[in-house]
Amino acid sequence: MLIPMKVDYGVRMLVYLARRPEGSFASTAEISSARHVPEPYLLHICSELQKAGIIESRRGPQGGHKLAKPADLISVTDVLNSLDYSLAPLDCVGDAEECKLAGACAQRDMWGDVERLLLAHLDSIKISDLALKEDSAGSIEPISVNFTAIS
Amino acid sequence: MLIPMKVDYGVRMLVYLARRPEGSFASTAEISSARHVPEPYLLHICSELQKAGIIESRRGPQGGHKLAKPADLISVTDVLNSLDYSLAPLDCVGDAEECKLAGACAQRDMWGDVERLLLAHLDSIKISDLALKEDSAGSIEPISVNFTAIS
DNA sequence: GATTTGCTGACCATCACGGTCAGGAATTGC
DNA sequence: GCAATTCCTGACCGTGATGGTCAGCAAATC
Repeated sequence: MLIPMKVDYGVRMLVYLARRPEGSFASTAEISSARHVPEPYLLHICSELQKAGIIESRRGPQGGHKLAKPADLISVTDVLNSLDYSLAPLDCVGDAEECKLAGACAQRDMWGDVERLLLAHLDSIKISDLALKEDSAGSIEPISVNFTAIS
Repeated sequence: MLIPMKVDYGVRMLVYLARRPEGSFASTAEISSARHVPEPYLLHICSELQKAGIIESRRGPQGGHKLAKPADLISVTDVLNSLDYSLAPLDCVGDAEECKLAGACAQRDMWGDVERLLLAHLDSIKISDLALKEDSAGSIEPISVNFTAIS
């Protein structure tokens, strides 16, 4: 698996937040049931996204989470960086010491390029793009659907 | 880690074969010590690459492995496909049934695009390119170096 | 002060990955 | 035919990341 679930979950949540009335807080319970993310796990994700300054959280009644900045300023790469610390395709790409072949290895650059390519591409995709896509896809409104049959 | 070691090892080996006198067979022992790939592991990799028609193997004395086709006809994607079966970034990308959100999920396409982008990029890189790069990099000849200090 | 909600850290099971090993099957040379 | 060499195959294994849970605490609201 190339992309950790955590990242997918994170994106899912952010898209959900982006489509909600601006400024309103959504509880983890709500997000979790709407986007099929296990709630206790979502909690951790929220915590990390909040530390990264991507979402803003508030405790207590009527608390929850909301985007900390406009959805078009949050890229998928941002999410990736906040949730997945080791994108480096191979150990030796991140850590030069790790490379036994020193200069004699042709593919180090290649894997590095791959990484950059990926990040650049994902950086061009903003949460707002995804939210818009879901809106216009005439997508089913996932809220208030009966979930008991699932999972 | 984005790219499994297995794939890196595979590429390493193929580049090594590409730089050897054409048509000659190299034993796993030789490749393994030259490119720092654990020999028993390399054995498996060879087996898979051979099944995929990328290398040709022969048993017995003077046996070993060689490229089954010109190095400029072998792309990194070929190696990837032969060695790594699950490149799909997420389960739901490969297996539609897996996706609980059905049409309501904006990022399925995105992850699919990522996959295609990656494969397309790696498909443009041929083993011959890497071999050439190593040649011209004035790279240290890794053969006959004292390896006892390593590992 | 009770309720709601998020925060944190500990914990856990599973699985892919990187790696090893041993026995068998070809091939070659004598 | 025999021995040596080398690949082939399948079984096995330890470790670590991943996906996920849980419980107890902290804040905010009413």
